[in-house]
Amino acid sequence: MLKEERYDRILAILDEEKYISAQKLSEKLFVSLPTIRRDLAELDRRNQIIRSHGGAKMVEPEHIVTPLNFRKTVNSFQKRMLCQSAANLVNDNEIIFIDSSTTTLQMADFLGEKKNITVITNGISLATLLVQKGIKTYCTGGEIFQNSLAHFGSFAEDFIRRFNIDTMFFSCHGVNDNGMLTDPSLPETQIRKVAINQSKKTVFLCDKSKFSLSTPYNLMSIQEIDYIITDSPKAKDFFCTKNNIITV
Amino acid sequence: MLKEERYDRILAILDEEKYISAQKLSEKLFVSLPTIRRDLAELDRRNQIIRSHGGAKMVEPEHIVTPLNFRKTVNSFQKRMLCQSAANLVNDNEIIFIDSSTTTLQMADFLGEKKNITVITNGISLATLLVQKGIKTYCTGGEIFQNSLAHFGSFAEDFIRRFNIDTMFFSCHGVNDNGMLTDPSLPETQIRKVAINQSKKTVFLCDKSKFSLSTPYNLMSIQEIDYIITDSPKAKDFFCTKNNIITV
DNA sequence: CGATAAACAATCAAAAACGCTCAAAAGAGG
DNA sequence: CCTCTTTTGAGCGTTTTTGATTGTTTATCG
Repeated sequence: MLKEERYDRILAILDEEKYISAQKLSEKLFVSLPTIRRDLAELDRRNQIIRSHGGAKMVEPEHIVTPLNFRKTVNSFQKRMLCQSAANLVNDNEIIFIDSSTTTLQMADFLGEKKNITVITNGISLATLLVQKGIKTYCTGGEIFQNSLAHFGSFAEDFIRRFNIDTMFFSCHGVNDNGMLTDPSLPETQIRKVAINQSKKTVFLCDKSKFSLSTPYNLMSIQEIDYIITDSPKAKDFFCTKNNIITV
Repeated sequence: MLKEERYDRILAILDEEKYISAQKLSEKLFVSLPTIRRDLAELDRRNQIIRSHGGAKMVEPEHIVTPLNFRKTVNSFQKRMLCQSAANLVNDNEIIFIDSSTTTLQMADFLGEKKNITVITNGISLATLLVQKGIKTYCTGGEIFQNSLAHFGSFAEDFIRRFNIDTMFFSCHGVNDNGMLTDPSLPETQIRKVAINQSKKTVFLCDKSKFSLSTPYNLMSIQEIDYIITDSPKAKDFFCTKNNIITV
């Protein structure tokens, strides 16, 4: 196995597990502990992970300096389940918006069978995947940001305002204990607000890593969301809400 | 087997596998390791793969999934020369437009060294490449068309009208014997007209396959172009023009 | 605070991969 | 048919990577 490939696999594992010991990594990847330590040291130097005694944890998004292209390569099974469930809420002939995030990316795989749907998105990667499935796709214009390969800012927001959207699918960094959806990025929060305003229904894709996570900017209260799709059965208790909670 | 053919096969394998060791390649292609190493060095020099100890990984972290047949046309060495020459016309701090075509795609590889340039484009693949080189990139919004992975239509045209462009780089399907630039696609012709209107200078990338080719829609006369970059020394006679003709 | 166990950095040797040179083989052109 | 050029493969010394070993540092718990 190539070194870079091993790096990617470590990052992929950390994307799932949040924390992993050097010991476990050594077993999973069939290399010795010193090698794993050297890898972790290098990845830490690149600011892609945070080292700690015994292993490493993933970088929190607000600390990300280097763009994390690797995240796109992660085909998280959890996220895939959320996306499949989300796609079930899409009816033929609808106009939907999907925001740019690693969580929603795999929705492209489940929309190919729908008839005459239109998707609007600010994510370049997602747009490309959708187009290749033969789905009518609009991408908002504007500056492209390197770390997320997506459009934000007033250009993109104006673009979205031109549409009447049936359903808006999105994710965000976390939900804090007051039931507020929060995110470390202001432009991302802004564009989601605009898209939500143009939409009849909102669907929030929320894997369990997002619970009790507070970051600088508030998007909205969880109470205002129409559908919450989650992989944790504890979501109902945590959210204390009567919305439609779909557990996959 | 021809060398270029081996290059193509290596790229095709990397499209599938993402990582490959020199050892494995040597077995798959029935050539010796030194040969594979030379191939990988050359492909790395062309920015088509990223070398690493033991082998190579694909250059794009896989999100923009270029269809396989796409690569073949993209990798043309002639086009690469045109693009390199075109990039020489770009100065620091400029705002340039590059239209979406297989001919202009490789300009991304030659713009990384420029300081503080801004690129506007309607091509998704090109935009992605540019962003990954750290270049400030704006992509026009709008519907995305499957066969070209690019934006056309009034959304995109309006977007372009917001900019004052220093130089516009483009290609088109052919030049007929009356000296008219022609193209089989009306939307593409339209968007080029708009971009040309917003630009101080125009640069036409014209490989020799485009001579004496007439298709339905007229873009403009060759006389109105500021720079013509071509790979055929016969261009001067053919065009009968006094523009700046740059032969590579 | 001190003992203990785990994790660590540093060093070193073996293995793998590398670049380089050179000669043989294949191709192009007269 | 011969010469010149390009491409390929083999040999060899060098560099990189890896895993074992060592002694040191760090965390934990009584």
